[in-house]
Amino acid sequence: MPELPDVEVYRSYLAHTVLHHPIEEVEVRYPGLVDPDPGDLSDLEGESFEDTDRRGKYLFLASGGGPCLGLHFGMTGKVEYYREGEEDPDHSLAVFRLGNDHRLSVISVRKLGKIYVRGKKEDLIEEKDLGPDALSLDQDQFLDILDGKRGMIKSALMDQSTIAGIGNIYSDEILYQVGLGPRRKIKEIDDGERKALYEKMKDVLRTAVEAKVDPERMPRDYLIRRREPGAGCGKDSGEIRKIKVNGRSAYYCPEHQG
DNA sequence: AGTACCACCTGACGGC
DNA sequence: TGCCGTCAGGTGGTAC
Repeated sequence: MPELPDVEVYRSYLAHTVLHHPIEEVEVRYPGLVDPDPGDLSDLEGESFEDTDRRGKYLFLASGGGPCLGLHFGMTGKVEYYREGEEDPDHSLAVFRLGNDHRLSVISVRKLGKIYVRGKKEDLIEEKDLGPDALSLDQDQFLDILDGKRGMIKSALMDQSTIAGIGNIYSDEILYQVGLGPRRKIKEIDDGERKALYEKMKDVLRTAVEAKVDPERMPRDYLIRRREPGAGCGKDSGEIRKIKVNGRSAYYCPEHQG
């Protein structure tokens, strides 16, 4: 599930659990899904995680004197913090044994996730060519970015080097809230709509984080609560439709999204 | 630059 | 119950 809001919830979870405890041992279960450059996960043994950060869908765990961890989850993935003695979760890529009788697991069911070991988070941000985080860019930056892009709006929102953090689910949600069709050409979006797009982008992402990403806790008129073909639109009498945009399924209401 | 494919991998679900 | 095809919230590579 991990788009910006999911990863932000994970980040906050880690900030409240794993920081400042010595890392006693790191067990790597899927060495092919660890990307060490330079150093390796074992370099974290004896260190402790001291800080968390996030850029788009990437989560960072910085250690005191050792390397910085970059976590990416792919389409399925999460982190889990649990007591020593409890069973390790299935599909753990790596397990960190901490000094406080707890463990941290990085989980990726479909193995599309990855653990990066880097000197500092900026190294990975540069390497992956990540654009500004969707929650931290201001309106002028956003408008400038749109001015420089062509093509379909949904594709632009999902391009991580343009804006980092928005994926398939939340791009649909933002467009649904603004009332723009997913295939709408950027060039055909007027100034008022561009500003609304910026506001709704922030609004939707913040709302999802506050709801801890639970659709039940999000507003009733959110698309995420009715994301299936034929469902009734939460805003009018339209019916939710599913189409392909850039190879991904896009859900929208033809009634109010033009 | 944008788009359209394919590939990576596992699990869930619908149809028969 | 079991097998099969399809799909899933991401990214990277290639080719046009």
